[in-house]
Amino acid sequence: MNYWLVKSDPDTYGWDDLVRDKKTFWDGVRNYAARNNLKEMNKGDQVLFYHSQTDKSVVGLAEVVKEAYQDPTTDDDRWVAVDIKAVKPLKNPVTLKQIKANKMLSEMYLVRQSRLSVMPVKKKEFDTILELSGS
DNA sequence: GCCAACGTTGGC
DNA sequence: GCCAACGTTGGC
Repeated sequence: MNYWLVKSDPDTYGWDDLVRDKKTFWDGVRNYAARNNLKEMNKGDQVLFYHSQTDKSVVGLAEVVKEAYQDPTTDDDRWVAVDIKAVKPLKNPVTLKQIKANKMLSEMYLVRQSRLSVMPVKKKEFDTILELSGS
């Protein structure tokens, strides 16, 4: 079991959209580092859903339901998509501020390389975030 | 709205 | 293959 964090601009596609759709395909990644992470995802992996820009918080928990396949939005075979489904919202969103303030989470990619849109999360970090959310 | 960080592109 | 220029992202 692996843990991940995906980032989305809520104005483009946010947690509420995922809940409404039940599941979605995570496409449009055009960055090699993020793409490599997508390829590493396995069915059943847990995914933290983070809102960038306006919210800057982890708002929900999702799960990988289909592993990497050719991104349907392009013919270019360099890019892949995965399917994720909404599991549950976090009781309290965990803000970037909280994450930065937490010693356990200071090594996260989210803090160190803020532009990466798909990143691995350690189990310890994953658990810490859920703890902070009060779930 | 600004700016820093960083990835990508293209000329050499 | 290197590096400058440029575009995009995201935090503030």
